[in-house]
Amino acid sequence: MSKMSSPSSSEIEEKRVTSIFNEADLSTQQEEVTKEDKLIDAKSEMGEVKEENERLKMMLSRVEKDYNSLQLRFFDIVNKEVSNKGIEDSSTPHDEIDDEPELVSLCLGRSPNEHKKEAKIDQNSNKPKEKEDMEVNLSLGLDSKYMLSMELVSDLSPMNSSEELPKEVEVEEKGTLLSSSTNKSTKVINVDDDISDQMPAKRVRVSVRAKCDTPTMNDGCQWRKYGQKIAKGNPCPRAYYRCTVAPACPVRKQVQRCADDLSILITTYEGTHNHPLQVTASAMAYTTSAAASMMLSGSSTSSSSSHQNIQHQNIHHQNSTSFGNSPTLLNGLNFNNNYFEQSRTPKQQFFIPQNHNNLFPTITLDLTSPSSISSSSSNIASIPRFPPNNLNFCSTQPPNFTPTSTIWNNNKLGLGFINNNTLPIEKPQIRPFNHFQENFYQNQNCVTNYQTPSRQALAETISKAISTDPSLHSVIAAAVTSIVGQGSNNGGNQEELRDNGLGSGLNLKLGEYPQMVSNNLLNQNGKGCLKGSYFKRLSPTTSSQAKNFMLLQPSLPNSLSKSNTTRPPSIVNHINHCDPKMNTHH
DNA sequence: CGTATTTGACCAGCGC
DNA sequence: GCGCTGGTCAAATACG
Repeated sequence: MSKMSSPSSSEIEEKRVTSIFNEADLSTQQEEVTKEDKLIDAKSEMGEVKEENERLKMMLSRVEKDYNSLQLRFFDIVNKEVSNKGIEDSSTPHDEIDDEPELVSLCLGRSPNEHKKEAKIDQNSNKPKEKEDMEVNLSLGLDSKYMLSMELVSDLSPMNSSEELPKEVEVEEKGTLLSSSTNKSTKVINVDDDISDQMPAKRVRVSVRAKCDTPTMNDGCQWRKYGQKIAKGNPCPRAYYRCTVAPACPVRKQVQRCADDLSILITTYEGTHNHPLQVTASAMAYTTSAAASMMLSGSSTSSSSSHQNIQHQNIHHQNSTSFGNSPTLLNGLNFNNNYFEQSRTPKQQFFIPQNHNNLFPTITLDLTSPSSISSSSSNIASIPRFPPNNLNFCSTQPPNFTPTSTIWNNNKLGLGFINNNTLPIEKPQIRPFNHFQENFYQNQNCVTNYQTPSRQALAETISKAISTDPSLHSVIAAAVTSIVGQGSNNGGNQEELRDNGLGSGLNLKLGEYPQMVSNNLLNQNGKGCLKGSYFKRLSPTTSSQAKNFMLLQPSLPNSLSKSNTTRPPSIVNHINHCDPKMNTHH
């Protein structure tokens, strides 16, 4: 009995052990449970984090979109100031437009007189102009079906209301309703009609000064040379080009070396493209338009006064060779800051023509001056360090490159581009990233003797510029936007492009760009970088641009282009200034 | 052979 | 009216 009542120590020990084991089991079970709980918690936490991540992403995209909209509003405000002045000057511009056939005018960029002259000529001819216009309109309309919807602009820019929007809407309608060519919506607002009606004397030229070792700047358009002359005051001949993207495009440009600095190429643009622009051309269009807008905004009533208004400002003598008569603006990329700070900035950098033979007011954007780096608006400063070909920075504007649309749309100048040009004519040219790479290669290849900023520096500069300067020069903004938008569009489809918006450009993916090609194709054959690496991959029209790109060489004095194809352009240009043959013209 | 460039001629605007 | 200048035309030429 005692045995029964008193368990042996071993039993006790056993029980103890079992109890301990049980406890251990319990504890392990509990541990497992807690682990599972933790796992579940962790999973749920991860899920939450993921959700938060998504939310943050959404927020980020929202912020980006807000940024875009703000930017667009900024553009609109600037633009509206300009256009309002234009409207004040004009009496009833739209009435006259309404009198025109409900078609696209072929006379973009020309004066009203020219326009009427043409009309008379057409009346005499058998072919009614209306019919011609209809054809052009049709073609433009077809092009426009690839154009960016302007809704984005109007949505993002509430300030852009009644007076401004109709054009955009009409342009958009043009694309959609074109099939019924008799529809009134086929009447595309003729920007230049507006221009010429309102300010026939205000056809503005924009001259771009840039260090460029190539014969012409690659501005993305296709040009055909139609003349060359020795202009007074500059031994270097001036070459005349006309845009050949569209047969009737009135846009002209003049290209001339600066006599003071032969490495500087002065390109003067005049007229309005009557066709959609390729993405590669939009930035220059935007740049020149902004410059011209600025200039006209400085002139309230008349062309002559436009010069006077600026004339009181601090003027540097500089333009002796800038097409002789051009008012010139040094540190040109600062011009917008000057524009916005005219009243308080002590030192202005506008430049006025020395003589007034020039029929058209001209504004010069100087992309050559490094001094702008130290200027108060130094956010823009890095640009001049770019190879001049970087004027092609537009190369890959996203389809929603709305600033162009907005500003061009309101452009009342005789210079600029029709607003429905934010997408390339040819769909294949919507190549978000690779295209950019190509352009980047091109830019790097074509100009080798320029200090090229590191990618990071480039990214930093651009980001800083955008983020720190609210009054950032619209031109640079557009340019940066175009680059940046492209970067963010890497691999994205069309929908993403639109959804991302402009500001997504801040996701500057410069770091993803492949290493810049160090071997300079130009050095190999003088043409390689263009025809080999870049233009060959573009449309046929663009490849012909490549030829233009190279063939200004004969227009330089002492042209050795044909015998110098193996020589680096930098060398060629600096020894090509004494050919008597080239000076025989005139 | 088609296209682009070259270049002399021509025209228009302006100043004297 | 004349000359100068900027701008354009168009035949000749070059090029691919």
